[in-house]
Amino acid sequence: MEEYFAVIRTSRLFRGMEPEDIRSMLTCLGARRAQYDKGEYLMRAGGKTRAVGLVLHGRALLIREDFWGNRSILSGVEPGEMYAESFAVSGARLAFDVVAAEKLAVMQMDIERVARGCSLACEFHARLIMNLMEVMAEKNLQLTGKLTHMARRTTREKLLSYLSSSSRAAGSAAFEIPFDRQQLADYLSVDRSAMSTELGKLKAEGLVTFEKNRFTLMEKAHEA
Amino acid sequence: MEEYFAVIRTSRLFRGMEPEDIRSMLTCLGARRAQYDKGEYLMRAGGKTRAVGLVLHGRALLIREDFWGNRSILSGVEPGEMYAESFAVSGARLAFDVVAAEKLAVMQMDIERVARGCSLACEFHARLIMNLMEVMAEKNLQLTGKLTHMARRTTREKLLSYLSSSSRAAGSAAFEIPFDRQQLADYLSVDRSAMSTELGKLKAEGLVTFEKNRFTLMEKAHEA
DNA sequence: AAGAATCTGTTTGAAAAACAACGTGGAGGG
DNA sequence: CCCTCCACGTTGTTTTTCAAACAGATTCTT
Repeated sequence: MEEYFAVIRTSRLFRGMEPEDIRSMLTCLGARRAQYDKGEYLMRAGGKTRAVGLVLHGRALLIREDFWGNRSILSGVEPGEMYAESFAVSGARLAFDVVAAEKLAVMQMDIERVARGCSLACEFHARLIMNLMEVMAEKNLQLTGKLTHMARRTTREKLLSYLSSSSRAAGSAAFEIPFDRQQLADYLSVDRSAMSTELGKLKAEGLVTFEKNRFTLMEKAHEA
Repeated sequence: MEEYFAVIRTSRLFRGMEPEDIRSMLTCLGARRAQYDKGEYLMRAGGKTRAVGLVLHGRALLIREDFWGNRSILSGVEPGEMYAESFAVSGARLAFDVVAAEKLAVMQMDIERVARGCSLACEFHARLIMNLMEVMAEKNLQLTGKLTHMARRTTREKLLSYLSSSSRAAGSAAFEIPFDRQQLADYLSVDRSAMSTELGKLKAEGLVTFEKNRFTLMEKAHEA
């Protein structure tokens, strides 16, 4: 494990913990290492797991296959990121396969030991638990946010929802977004050109001004 | 608090704990009760909170207002359900207002004390933490599932995604869905009549058969 | 600085979805 | 048994999205 300690130390899960504390935690958690070759399956959809995984090296893919066999890649898991934690915690059946995209090293921890605290009642455990909950909470907020935009029917409404919420997050009517046009279109799940057209209309109507990634929402003065 | 103990006891957060254990936990958590009249605000969008709330009686609404003042109700919180837990855990600014829909009684617990364990290191704390994580994990899975359907561009694809995943969840090509047509349309955020038409096409193409809420996915035999 | 690649905004015809209005049949109540 | 209500499907119209292509602007490379 020592080989990838740098990854572990900088991971979201162990954030705020000292190296020596992390080392003692690892044994306390019964963390074990596993390796996979490209294309090997770590987990199968439909199965259950009690293990929280952390990618140490390489990249894992989350792949879903529908009833008719159409495959789609849900996301990639990079070093330092966790996978399958929601399934481990809830005990639900996996909704996707986890596959090694390349030579892969992971660390697995039993969710029971993460959540229950070790017999030593080590004080770092509370920190670890809080970290895990934070990760889940943040993912939750991200998903919720995205969902509120995507629930809108038209591209225009999705845009307004997204921009409005970005403005709120920035605490200002003027703000920058972390996407270029194509990425924004992908994020909102709309067509780029249609979105571009819609942005043009919004600008013409005086609801928004923008320049590259910098947007400013305008108070609707009064109707024409 | 005793007045609403039945609600607390059957809530998801305290699931699997004995009444006497719950009682000792409550003091251990520094749980406090609050009451609100209809229309009163419990929390404001943009603020922060370290408190996890649990509705004891009445109903709370999560309300979002966009930059131009358009209001929308995100959801209602019923007795026994938690609210704002993701914000309390992550420390992020609230993305919505929480308002009493009617006369409301809630219980608030400090997230630190929930996650950190009390000085007594009571053994039920691990259970509580696991329960809280389970709730978040399940919500996470729900959101992820819904998002994968909604990310599809067309009504047809949304339907296929939803049905496929329902089939997997049921472990069978035949299954029932918990929605009527209007509810399904709302869930997938599409027009009901258009969805109905699309269902008709899918049936005509032999991909799906259905009768009311009972659906069966069909192996695509061979192309015509 | 020239050239290549990328990003962005436009346009267009074709496809799809949304919308609105209506018809049907079944469930439940009087 | 009749009536009403509601879920569901159908149809025709309007609106939006999609896909492809193109040009101007910007950035990166050589």
